[in-house]
Amino acid sequence: MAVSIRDVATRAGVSVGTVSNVLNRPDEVSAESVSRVTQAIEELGYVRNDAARKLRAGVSTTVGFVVLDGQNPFFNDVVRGAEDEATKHGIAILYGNTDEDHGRERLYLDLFEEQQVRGLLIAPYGDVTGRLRRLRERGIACVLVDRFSGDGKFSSVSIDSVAGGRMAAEHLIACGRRRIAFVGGPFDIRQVNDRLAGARAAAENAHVPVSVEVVATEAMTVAEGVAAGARIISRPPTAWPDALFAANDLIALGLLQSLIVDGRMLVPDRIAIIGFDDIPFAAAAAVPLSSIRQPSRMIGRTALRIVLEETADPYSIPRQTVFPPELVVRRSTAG
Amino acid sequence: MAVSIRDVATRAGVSVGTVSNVLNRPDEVSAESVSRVTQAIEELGYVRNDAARKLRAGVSTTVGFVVLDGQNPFFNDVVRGAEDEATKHGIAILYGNTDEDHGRERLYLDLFEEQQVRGLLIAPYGDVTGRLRRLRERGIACVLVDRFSGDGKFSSVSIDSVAGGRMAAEHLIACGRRRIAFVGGPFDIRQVNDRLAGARAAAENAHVPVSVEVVATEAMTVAEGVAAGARIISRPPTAWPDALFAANDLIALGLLQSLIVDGRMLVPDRIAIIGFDDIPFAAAAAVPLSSIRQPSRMIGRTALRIVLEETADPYSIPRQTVFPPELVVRRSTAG
DNA sequence: GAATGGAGATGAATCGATTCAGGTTTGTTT
DNA sequence: AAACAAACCTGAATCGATTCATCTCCATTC
Repeated sequence: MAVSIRDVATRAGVSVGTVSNVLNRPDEVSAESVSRVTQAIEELGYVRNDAARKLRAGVSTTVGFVVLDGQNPFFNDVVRGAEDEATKHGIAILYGNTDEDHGRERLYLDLFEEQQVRGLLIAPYGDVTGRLRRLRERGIACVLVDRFSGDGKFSSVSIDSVAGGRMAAEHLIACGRRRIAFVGGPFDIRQVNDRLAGARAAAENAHVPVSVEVVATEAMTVAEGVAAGARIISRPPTAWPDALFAANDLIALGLLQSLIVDGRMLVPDRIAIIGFDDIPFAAAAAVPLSSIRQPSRMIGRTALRIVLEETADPYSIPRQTVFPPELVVRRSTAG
Repeated sequence: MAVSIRDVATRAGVSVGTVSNVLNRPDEVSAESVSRVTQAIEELGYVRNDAARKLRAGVSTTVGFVVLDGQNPFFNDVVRGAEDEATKHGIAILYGNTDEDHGRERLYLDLFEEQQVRGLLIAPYGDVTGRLRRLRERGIACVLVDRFSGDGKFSSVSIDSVAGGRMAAEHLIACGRRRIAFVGGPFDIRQVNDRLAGARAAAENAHVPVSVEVVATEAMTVAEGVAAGARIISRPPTAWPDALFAANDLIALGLLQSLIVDGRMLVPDRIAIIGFDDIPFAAAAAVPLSSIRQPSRMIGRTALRIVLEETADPYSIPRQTVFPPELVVRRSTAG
């Protein structure tokens, strides 16, 4: 039914080996053959069967990307960066969104292993080092995205989350805030811990007394942000914090929506808010949101490049790529 | 190197055929064999080679999804819906984001054809019917997403865009607005035309005179929305429209940002805005955005289900699935 | 006890691209 | 004209899972 390399060979009057060579190393074939094969391919509408190619040559043309939260524009940007680099190499991306669910994370790792992806990019939710080690044993390079590899066993591309947390808190303190609430969770997400740790460090190093309390959320979503905000303003006003540092922008946007009392927006006069990631919607919020920017596309692009390099060289050693975060000040922390 | 079905067979003391049967039709194999094979698989850590399977059996376990705009939360939700259905069937999604670029769209179609995906979901940008027809000839079912198939040649899953456009305009008119500007583009995107057509129909059927002008954008992005908004308020105030109907929520959010004069927000008092899609961020906007909601997850889930059904039955006939849009009123059209 | 049938197991052939040892042609050198 | 090298081609073997025609047992029937 489908047109195979054999049909092309017959049509062009050459052997299958030659057709394969035209496809893969055209410079070792005479110009004559190249043009005849090319024409035959054209006429027959031949498309290479990637399954056969993968089976025989062992080279895969797909890379898996397992993402923590597909609804988060930050990750969309990271994926976009990875795509840019992937298409440059004729590689397609197998996409999996775990939505902060261990089951889904395992599922996708299984699925991508069967698919024998060339490499794997992952923004992990649970502890997956065991699984990743196994994938690597099978020749699938793994790169952690948006997450520093603590033990240095895998390459990673991320920003310095602790520094980001510090910058956020320092900014709040510089704005005159003294009672900071960190809103985020769950705390088995590494970045959440790091950002909080950075904030605490900033508070300790401040030359004024600054408190940092934690308001835990179940997930990093707008809805959880709304809920956390409601809990906060249900306290007597004297117990309100004067600044909120949200673990990501989605939470921050949620907080913003609930920080309205008697039709009056508490932000930024009464309470300042700063988020994390600087997603495109942060600037469009009810009160434009200050945030810690990550170079998201660059993270994706770099991660994909590294994964390809590592599959090309099995003796490469894991490396940690860390980009600096950047403070973006908008109205939500004015004053 | 890798563990193959042959190794499993040896270990379990059975033939390769039996191992394959255990994997694919366990009920035709004795319980004895099943358990021995299962154990061998466990011990050896065997993982099925999908390339070989695909080559021989001709069944693919991936479905391609080509998306118009990966930065648009609407599409993220659609993808999420498709994912849900896909994982249920052990299928992985090859993801491609065209970002409203013809070249990228063609690229992904080529890539996915080589990959021999089982089926293809596509929110098309350009005219791809030729390419899709060809894919179908090769046994790859194609389903249009967020886009009605005009000629009925392909199955599609979408909402009634014309009705959505009508609802939006009728709502604006009911709010007392008479000078509507439709902001969107490019007009080779079918949905844009439909939404505008719906709005025009509503204007004509109104029992009061209503004008509909078009402010064209180059893309459906926040940035283009900002630019369009700036163009609008640069007119003398008497030439301002009193309502804006944005072709999608991203544009609407952009418009919102630029509709501020002398620190005063023109929305909704001076100018009303309604968007389209009802993305999660619409509710969190500076002025919460009225919008026309699409059942995005359901669209994705349905599309994937249809594509699987069609690959199972080569004689299935294309069907158009159309969901109703839903008006969501928020503050941006108050008064 | 021979015949029949059913349940299960076997293993060679197969899918299509790649690889590579060996073959052919052409051109150059002595 | 023989020898040799370079440039190209050829086609069988191969990757690993699936398929299916055959075969082996064993129980049942007459």
